[in-house]
Amino acid sequence: MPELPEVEVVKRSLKKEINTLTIQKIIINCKKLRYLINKKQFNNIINRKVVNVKRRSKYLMIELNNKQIILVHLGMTGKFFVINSKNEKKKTSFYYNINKNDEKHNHIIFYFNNKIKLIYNDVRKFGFIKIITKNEIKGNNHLSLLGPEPLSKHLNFNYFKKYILNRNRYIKDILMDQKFIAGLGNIYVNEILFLSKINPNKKVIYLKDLEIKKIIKFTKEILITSIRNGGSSIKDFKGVKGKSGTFQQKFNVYSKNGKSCARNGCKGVIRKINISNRSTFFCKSCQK
DNA sequence: TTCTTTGTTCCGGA
DNA sequence: GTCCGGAACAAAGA
Repeated sequence: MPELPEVEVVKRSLKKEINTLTIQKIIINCKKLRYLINKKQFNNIINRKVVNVKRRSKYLMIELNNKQIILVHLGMTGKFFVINSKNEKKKTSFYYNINKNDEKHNHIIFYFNNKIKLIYNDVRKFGFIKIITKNEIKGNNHLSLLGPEPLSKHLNFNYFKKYILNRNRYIKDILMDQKFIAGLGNIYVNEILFLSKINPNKKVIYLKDLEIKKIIKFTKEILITSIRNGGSSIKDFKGVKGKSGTFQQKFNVYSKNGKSCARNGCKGVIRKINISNRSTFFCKSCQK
């Protein structure tokens, strides 16, 4: 699933492929993704030029030269393909492959100058694409309530400690709360708590200072590592035509229920439980 | 047919 | 008013 690192990789990829290009035509193949599609909005961005591509949390922001922004959330299965001028299909991140059945789920196609095409593909249709203006960012309910970026200096010990003060929530639940930290999803939160040796079912009031520091450290580490892995695998996309990549994300606990714990010297078994209606994987032996 | 997956939103109860 | 936890929702594949 696209979480922060995957979205960051898509951002870098898009920036490389479509920055400075002008939108010439947009084909829309479906009525709705997460929300009903407003075709009028899309007509308004014809002949506009891409001036930057940014990321905030798990949102992509493709900035255009008239202060309009294509705001994208990939949901569960959203992905972008780029068709280059040689008609070669390239993916924009490592977390998915190019498949034969893609055609069926190509929902929106942007045609740029230089014969470049950008395809938005989404099997589950939980993602969305909206056109907003720069002025609307502050009032946008997707963006305005987000907490700090985990890789920024704003995620630090003092912020963490202050936020959890007088709160009575599970650490797993609060880490996934986008108002607390923006961009962490189920997979990475499971991994962060494993690396930090903390039981996801622990209430935040019982966290020791050292444990808070560990969570922050491993959050930043795993995100940076994942971005780097994704970034390096992008090289493999060059010249690839309809061929799937080989990158496989390595998880310690996510979806490993029943498997033995990956930690050196630990003889525990990974268990699956439910916290806040999300599958939660952890080792009872080493996550206290 | 039912279950699973996700981020987000909403609602009841405390 | 605020916080917390649970449920609902979207679509489609197994």
